[in-house]
Amino acid sequence: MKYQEYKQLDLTTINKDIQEYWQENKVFENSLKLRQGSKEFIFYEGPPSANGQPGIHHVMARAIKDIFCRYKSMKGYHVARKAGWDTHGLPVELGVEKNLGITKEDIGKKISVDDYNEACKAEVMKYKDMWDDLTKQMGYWVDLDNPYITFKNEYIETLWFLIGELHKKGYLYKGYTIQPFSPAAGTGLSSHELNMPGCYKDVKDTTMVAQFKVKSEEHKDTYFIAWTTTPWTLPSNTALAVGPNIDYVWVRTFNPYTAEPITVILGKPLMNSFFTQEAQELPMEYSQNDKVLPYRIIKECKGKDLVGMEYHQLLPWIKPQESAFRVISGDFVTTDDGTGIVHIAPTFGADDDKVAKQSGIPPLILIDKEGKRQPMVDRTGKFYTMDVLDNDFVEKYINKELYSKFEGKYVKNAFDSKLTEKDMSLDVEIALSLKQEGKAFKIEKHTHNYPHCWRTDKPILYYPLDSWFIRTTAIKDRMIELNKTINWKPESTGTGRFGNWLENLVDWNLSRSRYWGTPLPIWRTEDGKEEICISSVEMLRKEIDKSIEKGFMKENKYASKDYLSFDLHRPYIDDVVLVSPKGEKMMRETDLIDVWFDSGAMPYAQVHYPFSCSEDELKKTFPADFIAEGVDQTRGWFFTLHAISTLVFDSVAFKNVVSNGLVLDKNGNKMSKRLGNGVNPFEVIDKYGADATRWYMISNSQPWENLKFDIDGVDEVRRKLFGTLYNTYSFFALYANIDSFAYCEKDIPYADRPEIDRWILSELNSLIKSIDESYNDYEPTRAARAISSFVDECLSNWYVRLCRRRFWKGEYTEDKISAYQTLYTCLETLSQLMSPIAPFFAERLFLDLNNISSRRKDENNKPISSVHYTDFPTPDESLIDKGLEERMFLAQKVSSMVLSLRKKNNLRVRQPLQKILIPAPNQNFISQIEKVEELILSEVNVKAIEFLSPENNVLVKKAKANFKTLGPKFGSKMKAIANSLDGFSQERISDLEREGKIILDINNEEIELLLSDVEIVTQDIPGWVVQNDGNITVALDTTITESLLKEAIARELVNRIQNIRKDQLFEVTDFIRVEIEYNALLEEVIQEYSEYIKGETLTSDLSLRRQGVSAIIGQQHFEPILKIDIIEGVELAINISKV
RNA sequence: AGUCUCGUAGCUCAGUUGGUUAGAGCACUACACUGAUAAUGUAGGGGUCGGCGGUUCAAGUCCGCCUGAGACUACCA
Repeated sequence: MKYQEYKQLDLTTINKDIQEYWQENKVFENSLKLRQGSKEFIFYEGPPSANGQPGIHHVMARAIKDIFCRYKSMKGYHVARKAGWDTHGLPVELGVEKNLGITKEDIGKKISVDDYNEACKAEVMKYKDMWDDLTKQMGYWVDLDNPYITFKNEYIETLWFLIGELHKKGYLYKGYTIQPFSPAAGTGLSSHELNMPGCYKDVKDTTMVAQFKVKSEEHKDTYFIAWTTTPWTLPSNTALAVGPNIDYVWVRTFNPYTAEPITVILGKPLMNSFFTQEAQELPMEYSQNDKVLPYRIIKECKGKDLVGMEYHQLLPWIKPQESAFRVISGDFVTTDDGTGIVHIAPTFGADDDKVAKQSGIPPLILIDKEGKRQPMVDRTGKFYTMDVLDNDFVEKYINKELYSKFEGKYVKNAFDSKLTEKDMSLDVEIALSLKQEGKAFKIEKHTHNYPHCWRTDKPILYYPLDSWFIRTTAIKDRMIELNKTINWKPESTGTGRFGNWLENLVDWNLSRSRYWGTPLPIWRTEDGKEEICISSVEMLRKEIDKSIEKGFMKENKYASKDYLSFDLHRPYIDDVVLVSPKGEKMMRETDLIDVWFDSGAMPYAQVHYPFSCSEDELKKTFPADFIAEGVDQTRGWFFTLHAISTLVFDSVAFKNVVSNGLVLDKNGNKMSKRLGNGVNPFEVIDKYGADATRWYMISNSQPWENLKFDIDGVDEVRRKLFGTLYNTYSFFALYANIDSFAYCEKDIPYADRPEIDRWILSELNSLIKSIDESYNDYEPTRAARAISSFVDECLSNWYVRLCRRRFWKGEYTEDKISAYQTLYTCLETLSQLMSPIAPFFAERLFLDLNNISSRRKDENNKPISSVHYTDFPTPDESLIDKGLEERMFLAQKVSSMVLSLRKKNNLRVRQPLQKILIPAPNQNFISQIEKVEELILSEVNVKAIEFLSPENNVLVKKAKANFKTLGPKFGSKMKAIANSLDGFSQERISDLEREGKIILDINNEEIELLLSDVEIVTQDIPGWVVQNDGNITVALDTTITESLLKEAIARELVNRIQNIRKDQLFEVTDFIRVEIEYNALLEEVIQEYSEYIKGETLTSDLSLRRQGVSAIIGQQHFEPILKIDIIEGVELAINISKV
């Protein structure tokens, strides 16, 4: 059996092969079985919605999840990973509406709710296969066979149980509030939906300052002026608010559009927005085309003086049923913009509603045919038409002539399928009509930030709705307290973003007026005085039986205990009529519950608690040790998990959470369908493999930073890390196969291994330690970077490079076995360390090694068949030798300095040189270097190292201030001291070195410096070429003696022969015959170095010949075939053939 | 609009409690090395550490202000 040798690195093939291997051998399933009965590491999968295609950012989030689950599994935990699907909610419904070409209004009319919900159920799993594919291809291990699915009856039942608990605790209430409402989607939005990224957008709207005429005999043409960005709410105005302590002015001026003389009342600080200082001086004359409005201030007062004043209704379309149109006091009124007077439409603003209620001002309300109170705008975003209103109401309160022009108009063009942005909006229409009537003081376009529906992208309205709320504010303090025990990655998301959110918590609006979702299990009597909350199917069954007894219902569709025999969704559940304790009919509240409740309840619903799972059993899977999702879930899943667990169980739902940042395109722009800059995860994985993709995403920047996804970066990772590691393995495999090394020998005792082996093992164990810590701290980036630099700098570019000849030279000695064992250990350990991040490549590497060596065996004494079954490596502290690591670092540094000197002096490395000089500050330095002397010498091709003691007066030294020790001591004198040291003579430096201290004269003050306050470095060694780096100095002897030249030629010759061997595609084990044209210089070289040359090049027969003559050895005629340059000016002919 | 985070080489990122030549990789150029060869080494160019001011003997690092980006918060009309 031989180690597999590959032609080239092909991560895609590895990806596919390993994926098949895992599937065939049920590796994931077995990895779980292996840990059965061990401590649990509890992980929750945040359910994705499969009605959209997965993107590259999903690879990011899932890689993070996978990394820590695999790691914990290797650390001995049993890590159950149940997949889940989020199936309810608006995205699904909107998708179906689009497919069927219907709107919300058509549901129940053109299509039955039953059929509609069936369509939703089908739609929701539309891309499930694609998701499953991605999951497998990217190597995300999660149990796809038994996922939790939020639309299942069992799942819904747990939700009902939780709602029941909330109901019992009094956390559930019904309230009328002004809420964000999306007419386009036909539903109210929760605050976290409103806070989805990108919801607030800058839009340009027509805004106006309207004039509200004061009701007074005394002030006839006097108006309050108020600014609004939503002129469509003006017909619903019932009050004006002023700041009680703000100064107001009465200004005599003109209406800019009609030139009528008027008096306007506005906040004094806002004068400048409407009037220029100079206009006060102008004569009081104005005609329509004048640019400047003349004015005079005629009166000043405080806001509280205005409170209580009445005004005429601005747009008298509809009369309010109670008295309105008064000035009221509002603390929220500011003078930042507008007029200091705020238009109040209680039906369309939360603040408006609040302040109006406080002051006893009624909202502007219509009565519909069913007798229900409604705002002026219906749920589709248009003014109610009179035909759907109560006849009496229309007769009594509506000015039909005025209103008929506006009834049925949409308040935003976006809601009307027949209009575009270019058409005149209702805002403009109202503004123009007020302008004509002389009731507009200023009309202008204004850009402001306005919220939009996260699904339909259309503007939302603030709208009065009846809704069910969870009183999350009641447990706000507890949620804050519990949050402090959660380990957030990064910390700032927990304390900042999530913490601030909790500080400003409002009650959770649970209601959604849609069809496809979990029904709210509350039944009420018509007057709302009696209600029941159903908290299980069993309870529902019994209540229905009661209802049948009473005669309200005919049959019980929920009688069977088979969960597949009924459906808890609408419309079936709406048919259930229950009976109240007083014997009255109770109908279900038609709302659905927020889908975020679905996912937030997954810790309990995934195990069907408490119906299929006891509280003790629940504790085995709750709370989670670890969850991970995008930072955009802070207000979503992270919040709902936390809220429900606090509300119902007074516990955290998760202990550690990693929230990753956004994945942007390489220019830092958000990926979007519109820009077409999205990255297809399948294409990336197909081209570069999942490992390189995952590694790039994890190592490039911390997961919680935004990632600028650049495909070139993936390729760089492929070359740099995987390419290097693959090369290292290939090198190992090549020679291990030649020597039949299968790790059968006993481990060479550590003490008997050469310095370099002990060094890489020390580095390796240091690495294990730091990687273990990084994974344990949820710092995958740190782990990835450390592995990467070990592979590149330690293993490949130092260990293997220096050890190459140990693998191919000579007999199968202990040294060679030590080399194989050491390199094998490094490779195998690396496969384990990297397996959480690069599971495919790590598996390939591990199997390629272990299948041959059988080093790791299971309890049946068979080779372990997956790296993911192994235990995470534990560092052997006894192998970590910091002194050794330090001196190897010195060796690398010195070598690099010598190579640099060679380069500068044009001395190729093949030219051997006599010696290098290193000034040594102390004995310890000398002994450190001496231990790695051989390595340095062979690396830089020099014969000897000599040390210079500090006393040696050949050295030219330089003194430098040690700012760190001197700074605190001498403070402001630092500069003078540093200057003084800069100019130190060689004698003074020697004095300081000898005495250990020296007195300086700084501005006639004596200052004593210790040796430790000064850094002394060698600057130069006269007569030598010298290189400085920090406190290390190296000098190189550049003389080339005749014997050094001969040796160089021998090496050059070896090099040429090797090149020819390679050109001719000889095997590295082939023996050859070499014939060279006679040359006087070469004759001496060959005499001296014949054995060396033959040994290096596997030459069995080396001969020097004169052309046409059988010269030294052999009888054959010499016909030169190849000509080569040896050194400058020396060309010779050579023949090489296989023996 | 407010709050928070961030701004270091052409690109992606490091940079400890403030301490005096600000680093790495990629990319580019040149030259080497090579029994790992689609690998490797050495050298070079490229930085007013976003800007201004302050604290300090000393600021990429601490503090203010400004500016740009991002996230979050928010129906202030």
